[in-house]
Amino acid sequence: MDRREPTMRDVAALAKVSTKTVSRVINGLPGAGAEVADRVRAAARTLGYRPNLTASALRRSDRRSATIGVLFEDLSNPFDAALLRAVEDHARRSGVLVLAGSNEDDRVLQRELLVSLSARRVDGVVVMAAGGHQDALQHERERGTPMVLVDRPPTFGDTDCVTTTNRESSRDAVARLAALGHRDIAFLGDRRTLWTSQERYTGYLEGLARAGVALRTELVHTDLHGADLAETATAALLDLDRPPTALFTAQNLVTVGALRVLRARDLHRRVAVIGFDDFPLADLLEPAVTVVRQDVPGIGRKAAELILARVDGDTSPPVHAVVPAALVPRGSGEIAPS
Amino acid sequence: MDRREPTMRDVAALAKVSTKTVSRVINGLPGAGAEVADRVRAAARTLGYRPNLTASALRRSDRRSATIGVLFEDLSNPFDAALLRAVEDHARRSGVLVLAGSNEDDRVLQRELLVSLSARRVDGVVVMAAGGHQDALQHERERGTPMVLVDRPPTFGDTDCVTTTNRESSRDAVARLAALGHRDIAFLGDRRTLWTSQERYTGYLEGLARAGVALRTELVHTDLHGADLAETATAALLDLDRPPTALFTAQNLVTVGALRVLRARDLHRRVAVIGFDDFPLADLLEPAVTVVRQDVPGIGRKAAELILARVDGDTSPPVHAVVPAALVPRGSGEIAPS
DNA sequence: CACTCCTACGTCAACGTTGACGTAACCACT
DNA sequence: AGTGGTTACGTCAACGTTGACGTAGGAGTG
Repeated sequence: MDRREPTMRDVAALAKVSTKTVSRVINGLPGAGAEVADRVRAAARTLGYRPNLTASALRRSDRRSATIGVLFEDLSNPFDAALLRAVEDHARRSGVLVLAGSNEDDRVLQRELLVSLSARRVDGVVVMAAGGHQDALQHERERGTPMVLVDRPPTFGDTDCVTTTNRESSRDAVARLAALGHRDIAFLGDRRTLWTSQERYTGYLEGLARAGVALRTELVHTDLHGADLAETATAALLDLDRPPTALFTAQNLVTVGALRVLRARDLHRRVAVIGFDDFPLADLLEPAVTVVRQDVPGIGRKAAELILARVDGDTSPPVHAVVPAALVPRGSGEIAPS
Repeated sequence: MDRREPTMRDVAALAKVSTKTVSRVINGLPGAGAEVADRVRAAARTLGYRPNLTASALRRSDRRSATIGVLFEDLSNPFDAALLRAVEDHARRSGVLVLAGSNEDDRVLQRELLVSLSARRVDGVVVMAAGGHQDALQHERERGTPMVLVDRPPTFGDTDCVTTTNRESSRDAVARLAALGHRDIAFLGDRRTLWTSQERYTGYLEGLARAGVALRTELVHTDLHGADLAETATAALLDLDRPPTALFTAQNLVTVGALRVLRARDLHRRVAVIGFDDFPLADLLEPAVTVVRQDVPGIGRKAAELILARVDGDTSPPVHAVVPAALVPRGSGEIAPS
């Protein structure tokens, strides 16, 4: 039942060698004869020996745990989940496992999780920074922990990050709506503390400006955290005397909330919608939803590459990688103003 | 830059006490005077000391790493992601972190990940077993590793598991379709090696039998792994001389594939569909999709409770918890045969 | 044949922490 | 004053592993 795990000492005793020799065989280091090595392997097999990576990491000079931390906002969000999966895939190929946590965009929780990860001596962390001050992140970074930020850049220096073309893609999406003749294009955005929200809003402004469309501030709603708030905001927009003929929804849950209201009012075929972030089934809705799609696997891969390289000792200057997003026209963004 | 992490010894030296006293203060154990404790805490703070949990786990008698492993099929699948999040939430409350991995329903990969987790001395694992033989899982379990299976039960004994009412809910869903007058109800299922698929198929048979509807074997398609295969199967079904008037799609991706084809053929308002597993936006489609919804947070919570209890030494008999699923009528399942 | 070099091992201590146990100082009773 | 108990520390070794270094024996060299 609760017998002790076999250790190197047990293997060594059975194979009648020293623990050091077992260590050599297990790690494939030279200095062990073929016959002895076979004996050691056989002994390890019969005992069901498994090396203890934590003890090993404690003693080794490089002190690697072959574990990285991933700290995202909400692992149940499809975007975060896909990103985690991408990071995990690449890490695994290097024998690195992933300790995952959700910070719920809460800085206190983020700090606690960071401490927990650090106590487990992860080799590095990939973080989707919670909004607001990033002092805990900065502090951790300054302690020397390899770190890569994803989705949002750091507010401090000397740290890699991977983001997408928030501003440019938003600008293009809005310009596209304007090119169809829309002059009343609403912006619905997530919390303003989020860098992505700010960027997408800036892109919206640029898109309007480029098309020579005047900004109507009453068509701008921000701080819509979650689909419910987005619904309220959309309803308010539609109740205006001069309601928008197109919506640019700058986050996936916001898009969903807006669609729900449009549908409830039977306006989903008349009001154009382009959403930032793709979501499953966007293609099955009527009309199918035009979105700006981020290259999530690409972002995850880049983030994994960066963190693994840093853990491996890469000390080149910090990188801000930008993985391009693409507009996916499906119908809702191609509705002309009535 | 890459200065050494401060250790207890450093703190002890600064506070002019022994490391043991530092240990006592850090762990809140009695036997340290108030003044000394303050000195130690101050020293720890100035040095930025962080306890090394892996060294601690190595020495402690209980040898806990306060880390559990989660091994699901695909962390980018919304179902798996939601489950991970639920487990993570509950684990965190006990100070336990989650090492996550995707086994891709591949037994070799599953075994490798299991070894990786075990090498990191996780206290227990929550596993969504890959199809086929579970010998690696069984082996790990027999070594004494606390284990909870989710979604699918073990094929071996003495192991907790958490599943949902696959059979009963499928039976009820099919019976519901039959009650509407459907006599040609198709079954589209995932890989037959999966226990859930088998259970749902059995439920389908029971539902038909209960309603006195004869089984038409040509309406049964299984081994549909992924939306693409589901599309092909759905197309084949609709091409039959006597096509089904209702579909029971036994997995979320299968549901999506079927919907795609129905929509392409403009049959989505005429052919009834009930899907097993809810998915985001099911309510926004036209018609909205009737589904059997699993209580994912409930399953995750139960699994977390079980594994944490086992890790804590609970040796009561193994539990097979069944978290009920609920039918969510939204429209597509309420279409009567034409 | 003495010398060096190499290979295949072994010995020992240390990684950062804590359990077991020791001890000095102090208090409260006889 | 002697006894017993408690409190607040310290000392030492060990958890499982590996780096540094030591050594015995054989092969190769001049």
